[in-house]
Amino acid sequence: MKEGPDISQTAALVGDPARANMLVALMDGRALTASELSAAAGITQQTASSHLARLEAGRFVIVRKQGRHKYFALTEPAGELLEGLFRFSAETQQKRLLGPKDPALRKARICYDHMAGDYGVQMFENLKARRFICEDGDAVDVTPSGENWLEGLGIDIGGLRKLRRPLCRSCLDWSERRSHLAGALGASLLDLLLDKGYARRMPESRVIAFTSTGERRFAELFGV
Amino acid sequence: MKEGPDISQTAALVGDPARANMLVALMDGRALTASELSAAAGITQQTASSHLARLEAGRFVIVRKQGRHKYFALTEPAGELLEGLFRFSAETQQKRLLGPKDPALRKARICYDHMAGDYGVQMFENLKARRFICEDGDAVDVTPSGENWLEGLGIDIGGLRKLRRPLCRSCLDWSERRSHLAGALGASLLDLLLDKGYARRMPESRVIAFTSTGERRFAELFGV
DNA sequence: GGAATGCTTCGATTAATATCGAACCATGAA
DNA sequence: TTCATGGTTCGATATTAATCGAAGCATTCC
Repeated sequence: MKEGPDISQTAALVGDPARANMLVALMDGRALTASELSAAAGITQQTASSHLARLEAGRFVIVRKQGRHKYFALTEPAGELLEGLFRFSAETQQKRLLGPKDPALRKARICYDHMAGDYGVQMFENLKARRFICEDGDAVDVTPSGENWLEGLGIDIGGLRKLRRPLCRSCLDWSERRSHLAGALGASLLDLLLDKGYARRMPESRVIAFTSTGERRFAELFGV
Repeated sequence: MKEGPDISQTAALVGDPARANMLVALMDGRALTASELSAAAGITQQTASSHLARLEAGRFVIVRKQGRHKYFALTEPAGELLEGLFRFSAETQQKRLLGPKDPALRKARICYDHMAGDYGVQMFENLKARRFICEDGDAVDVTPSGENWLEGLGIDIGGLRKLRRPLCRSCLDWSERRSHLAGALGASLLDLLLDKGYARRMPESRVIAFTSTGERRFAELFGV
């Protein structure tokens, strides 16, 4: 019914987390390739391709072809719009943009649907050290022994493998500057911690607060 | 995944057409009830209720309860954000809006319940030039002589003033980049044109099509 | 000429959510 | 009281669109 430009269409483009992640990745002004952007968003190339086509159609990005690469860069108006979105979101979600100053946030916090912060990194490195997961370049996978161990915790690796979503993914932790575990397994591990009552989400925040027994159990499971 | 405020969540709130329509309806600064907003968005009350709860949680609107009504108003940051979205969308969708694709739409179209486009702007400016309405900042009102003239057309200004809805409101026309007349009077004038058979709505479109006699009458009434 | 890399298209599946009907609650009016 | 109105909650449905696997194009490297 309304007149004027269709703002809902515009907003919907940013409203998808995958696209938003790609846009944020472009916010430093550099031009990135489609592959780099798909990695930044944690999606496959073919999914990213379709997203990027829509972002281009919506004039969020401009494309430059160079050899067999395609470089995407934010347009000027898109940058301004994203700034505005950050400003609004920072106000309404009262989160600081320049990194978690709150020690609780640095310790353990939600990153989309898995755990980030010190504990997230610790868990990831512990799993790697015990060879329950192995990292090969960008790819991360669960080893047979890891599958055993995780199923002992009640995580159905076979079931998770059937999902469209990648089982394992490494995610650069903003506060720790090291990677933590994302993907279906990352989400499942967080669910496990919450389900068992070892930790709980604090309302109106991304902080994950551990109980005292939760701290102990976490140290037993993933401690150095 | 990156840290900082979650802009995709924010954008997703505006990304739904129903919610966007409600937000746009609130952009003139008035507070509207849930029912009015559901009508503006063309959805049922129960659907609107759930949308409005989410908009409130996202700090897009603030609520004031008054009797059995609930009045919703845009927050200041939300207004700024929507402005930015309009600006971006106007720039990027300019081709579609200003292109010769659909001249009929640019000539005269429905804007919720009143007329926008070239004819809408023309009517508004004609009424102002003849001092039938006067504009004082944001406020628009009918003058005594305007009241006389409009009642001669069969529009009951006294009755319209009793409505809770503002009698006159100016609405920025996105194709003309000038204002046209909204509010109860704007709606009544459109009704008049349709009732008299001067024009009719085209199905499945916002286009208002004038008959040949309607064109003539419109020029007599509001021509330069 | 292959072979490898970067990206796209197509089809199918799945997860998310917008939507409405019906019932319900709260307030104000008769 | 009873009725009417405005708003919410719940459950079920349906549509959207995000996603991936597989296959295909295009370019560059060997």
